[in-house]
Amino acid sequence: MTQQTKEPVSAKESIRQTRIQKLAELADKGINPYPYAFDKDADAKDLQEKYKDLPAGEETEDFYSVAGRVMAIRNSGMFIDLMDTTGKIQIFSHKENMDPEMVKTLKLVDIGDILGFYGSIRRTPRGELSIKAKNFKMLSKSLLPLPNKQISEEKLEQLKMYHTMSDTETKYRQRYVDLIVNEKTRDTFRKRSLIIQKVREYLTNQGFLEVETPMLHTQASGANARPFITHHNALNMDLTLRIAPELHLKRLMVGGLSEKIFELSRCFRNEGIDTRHNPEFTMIELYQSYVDYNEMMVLTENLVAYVAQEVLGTTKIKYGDNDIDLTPPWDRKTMLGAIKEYTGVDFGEFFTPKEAYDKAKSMHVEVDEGMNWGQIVEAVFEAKVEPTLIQPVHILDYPREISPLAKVHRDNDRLTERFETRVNGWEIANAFSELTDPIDQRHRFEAQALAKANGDEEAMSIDEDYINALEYGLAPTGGMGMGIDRLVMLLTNSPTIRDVIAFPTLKKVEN
RNA sequence: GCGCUUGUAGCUCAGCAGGUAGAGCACUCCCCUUUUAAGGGAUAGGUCGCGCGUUCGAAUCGCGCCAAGCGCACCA
Repeated sequence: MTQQTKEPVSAKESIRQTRIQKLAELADKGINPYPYAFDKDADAKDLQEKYKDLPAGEETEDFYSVAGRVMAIRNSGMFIDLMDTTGKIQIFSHKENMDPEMVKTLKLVDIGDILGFYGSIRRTPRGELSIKAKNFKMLSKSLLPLPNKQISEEKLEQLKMYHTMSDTETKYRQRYVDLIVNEKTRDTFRKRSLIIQKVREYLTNQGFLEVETPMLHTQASGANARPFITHHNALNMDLTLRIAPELHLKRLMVGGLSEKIFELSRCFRNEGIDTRHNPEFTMIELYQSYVDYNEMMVLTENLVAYVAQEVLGTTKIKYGDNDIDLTPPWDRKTMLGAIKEYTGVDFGEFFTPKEAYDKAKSMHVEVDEGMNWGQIVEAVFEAKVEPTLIQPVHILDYPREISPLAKVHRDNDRLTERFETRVNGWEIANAFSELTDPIDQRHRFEAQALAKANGDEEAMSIDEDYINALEYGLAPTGGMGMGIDRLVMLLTNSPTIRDVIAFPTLKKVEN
């Protein structure tokens, strides 16, 4: 290769060039660095388990082929740590055990390469289970350097970590590198998958039918949020990405598809981004005929407890500094009761927004003049009560004005039969005795439409077709929605939602 | 959208009363092969996020921009 003089070449690029050179050297040996398949017959974890009693220094005649990524090379290639998706196994590649040509080829191996090894099981005098390599096959040549292991003051624990990469931007933009390098990241996303699997399993076992409804809506509804707007060319019409699947799911309930349905749904809300919010997120919504919100509380608790037990083996979890006990039954407090409990003020005694507003003001809660009674109550709750709610608790009986899809409370027409479940202070579930009365639903929509006309960008508008569906008759129905990302955060002790979404939304970077 | 903080080698970081950059590991080469976060030796690697300004001189000071983190607002 011609040496281009003195243009500054980054270390990264020079490493890349070196490795591209090695591709050529491999080609000279007739080796394809990107072959089609490899016949592996063992995983690192299975071997570690199977030979856990093999004493240090012992050799066997048991041959296996393993494959994985080179994570460390020690002693000039004599010891290689190979990592597959189950774990790690050491390769012992002494030159006496391999043919000379293999030994030469081994010199072309870099950390990061994916290799297949064939050899016998032994445990080194040091006690490390190893594959005593007879030969190996290059399965994919890596051209870029991995983030390197650090020198460390923290000894033993550190020995298990090959590399580190803590730069958050790289973590999220190049998740593939984060995954290669950080066991915690791999663990989190494996748990995420398992959590979703267990949610599905629990509901399916309970007789729920999994359904799919549109993500492209002609009208955003089912929640209070601003939507993303897109355009369909052939139909020449704007569509919104769904902010919630709620109204479509209840249409299916009207149809009587099943007494129990659920959908795991990606939703999109055009709102701010922070440690608990990503513009696209995953929620589950479920509906069950002939039950009310009381049944939904039990279901919520049992579902979460089941998932925790299956995934973590316990319902007592630790999140940050908090010990959280997810064992059912969970606490229940009415919203007005909780406010009274924490502040001594009973907002149920105020019958006009003005009274509620004045009281909230005197309690130093930020409220606006235009707010209705329900909004003020909610603001007071969020300011005075919510931050203290660490253990799981269902907050019951939300004000009617802020719950346009929930049935009026059977004992108090200012309230609805709605609860939100708080864990670690976060809303993780929201559920109602679903509003099934088409006349009332129209009134609620009209109130929302009025708020929207008065500048509330997140208020709902009237969905005529949905009312039409309700007019055919919706059986008494309990419904519940749960934020899957937050559930995953909770069960994986993740401090930010970005740690549980593989590719969180980030700004595009212009080269 | 607002405020605060951060951005130096592949990674983790130091340098910042202004004098054109350092460390460890990684990389390259040599020695060493049942030695294991190996060891010994020698190299190489940087538009100091981007731009403008102040200055004889800017990684360092000022302004603007970009990106990220955290907080606030909005929301799940």
